[in-house]
Amino acid sequence: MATHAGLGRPREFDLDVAARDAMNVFWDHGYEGTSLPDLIEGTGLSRGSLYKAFGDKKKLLLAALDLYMAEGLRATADLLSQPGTVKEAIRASLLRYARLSSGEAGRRGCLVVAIAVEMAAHDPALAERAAQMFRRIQQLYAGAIVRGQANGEIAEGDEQAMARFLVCQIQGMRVLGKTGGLEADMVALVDSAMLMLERN
Amino acid sequence: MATHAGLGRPREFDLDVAARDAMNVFWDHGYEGTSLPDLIEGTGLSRGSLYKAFGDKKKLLLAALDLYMAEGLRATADLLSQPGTVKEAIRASLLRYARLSSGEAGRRGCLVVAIAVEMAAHDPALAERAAQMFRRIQQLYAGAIVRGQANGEIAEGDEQAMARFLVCQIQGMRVLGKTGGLEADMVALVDSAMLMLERN
DNA sequence: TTTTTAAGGAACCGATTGGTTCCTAAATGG
DNA sequence: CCATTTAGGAACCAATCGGTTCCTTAAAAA
Repeated sequence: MATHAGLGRPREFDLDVAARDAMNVFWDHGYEGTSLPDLIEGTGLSRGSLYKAFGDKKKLLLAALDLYMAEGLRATADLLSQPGTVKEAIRASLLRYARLSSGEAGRRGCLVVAIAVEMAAHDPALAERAAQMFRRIQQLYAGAIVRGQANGEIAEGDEQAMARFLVCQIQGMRVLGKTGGLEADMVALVDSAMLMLERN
Repeated sequence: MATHAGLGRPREFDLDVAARDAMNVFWDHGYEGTSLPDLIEGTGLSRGSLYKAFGDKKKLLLAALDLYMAEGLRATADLLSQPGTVKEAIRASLLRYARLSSGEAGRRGCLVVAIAVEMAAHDPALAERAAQMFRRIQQLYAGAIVRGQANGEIAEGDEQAMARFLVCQIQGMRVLGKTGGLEADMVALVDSAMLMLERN
């Protein structure tokens, strides 16, 4: 039960674990495609416990989304801060997305993309959440690009525009990967994108 | 009633018009998010007429998808075959996607992307349909790139890889556009992508 | 006229939807 | 002991789901 601050019977399940279980259900079936029984089966919790803990289905999605985004951002931030050249670090992080956009992982796709595509047009709060995710990834890459420009690895230019370009390429790979392509094809896309950072 | 080949009472509605109406409904609400009453309201047809004409909900989606893809391919093919330099034609077609990925149109998104993201993982037939669309767009760009390379406008290189890169960029813009960005930002992405074709 | 096909409304199917409200049992702190 | 909080099952809600079948009316070809 981990942390327990208050009075009364402590929660017998971990909120993060429950949110993660729900995340996997939403990931595989989308929001509309996920029913309450699906979530009950996925989390192992009862209807009552789920609603008491998260409020409603959409709040549960938000919790799942926050978890997903935090982990994705951490993974990219970690790879971008690896020792070695900045270009190698950027390439490594893009190759991670290439792997995530290939085969079975590619077919599963990205939860943020799925929710953005399904819900953003009708739910401003979710649209803002997705936009926030895209902005934050962009900031991570922009920071790396600035470091690369400082030591002469990366061509001069608007680092935000360059980072935005990489984010666009990543989301494109996520979409193309939904039909289950080969990792080699995705790696080729990464190589193309990396050319943008090269000195001329 | 346009064309009418057979015996008996002719159909009183146009199959293409009905498919197009259904297309708009699926476009706005996805597949799971679209109910039969939604389709009835959107097409103005009765339950019986819809099922008699298209079979079932998924076949109707396929008809709508085919219509959408045919129009999209035609629009891109037209722009790519405009007089002028090949690079200008490619840029013009990419700018069309930039426009379609901005503001209200961007928020609405792309039906192929929406269906690919929502359904591809669980429906091989729809996955293949989406993959086919991506391949065909790639072929259009590959053809233009070959022409550009022949007259020295475009740098040498694997035209399929370069075309695939453009397709990836397009799908990325479609995703980013779901949160409703500025057209200027999308145009900047087009400019970045165009650099890939420049002579070095 | 007869045959064939479609229109389109109606009614119905069993199942499920998201959501809410109870209840009793149980576990904690005061 | 007592107040508080949660667990988790149960029951229920009105609404809707995708899908099917039936019917009468109607239009066109044979």
